[in-house]
Amino acid sequence: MATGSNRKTKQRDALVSVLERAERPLSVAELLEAASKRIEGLGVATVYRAVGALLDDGRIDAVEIPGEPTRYERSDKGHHHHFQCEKCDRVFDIAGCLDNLRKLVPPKFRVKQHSVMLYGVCATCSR
Amino acid sequence: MATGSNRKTKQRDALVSVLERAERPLSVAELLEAASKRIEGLGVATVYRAVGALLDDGRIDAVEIPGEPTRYERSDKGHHHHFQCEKCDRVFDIAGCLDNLRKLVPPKFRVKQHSVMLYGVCATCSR
DNA sequence: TCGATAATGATATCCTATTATCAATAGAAG
DNA sequence: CTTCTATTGATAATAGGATATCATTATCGA
Repeated sequence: MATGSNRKTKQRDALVSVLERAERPLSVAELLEAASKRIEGLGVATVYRAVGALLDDGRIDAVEIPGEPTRYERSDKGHHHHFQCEKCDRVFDIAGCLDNLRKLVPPKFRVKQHSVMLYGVCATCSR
Repeated sequence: MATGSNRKTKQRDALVSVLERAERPLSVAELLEAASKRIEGLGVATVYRAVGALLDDGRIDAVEIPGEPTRYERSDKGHHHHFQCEKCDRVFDIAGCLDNLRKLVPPKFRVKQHSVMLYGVCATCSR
């Protein structure tokens, strides 16, 4: 809500940069770890604050998975879905989507959005 | 783990009955409310215990949705997915499934299971 | 009908992601 | 360089679902 200013800080820059470059959705813990390599002593609260602001600005989207901490990813990727590896717990983007999902729904049900989660073992952990 | 006995109680009977007859996945709160109509003073702990036991026995399955309490449903329904109404929060079964999901995944990724969640407004709330 | 003990219900506790608090720090305007 | 105050970081507090505890109750075999 605060329309206050928006000072440029190294921690925010680092976090934005990590999110921009990320090739998969990252949790707060992952963000903290990644950005900590550049920012000595980065705190969790700062990560949560930055994530909150970026969500408000619509620059990132939340990827929610049952029983898992929320992941975040750039919002400019277009419609897609996700895959979670049961070994390393990482979440990956899956391009494409079956849009014929709608026809599964009974009449009178209005579908506004959907999410598809795939679970299995990722390429790295398959080796 | 306990291989202990398994006494027949009215609360368990009521809960099993509610789950058997349910036409959609029910949360612990919904189970409690439904079964309370028959069992005076039914407690939450009992519902959790019954649900736990039924899960162990494989008689029911958990339906997990991000940010929502887990729902439970009979495990003999066959593969299907779910729809949640944004008005009443209820979850409904959606028959059928797009099995071509697998082909969306990059090579070397092994898909073991998937879940599809549809969100929108149910028939009742559409009126 | 008794007795051993599983099951129940009320409630305290845990868990874990997220938010709030507050003193210390550091952008940035002048 | 100073000053103002947004931002930070450490940590306490919150929230909500699920589990543990324990005295009381009720099931069921003898």
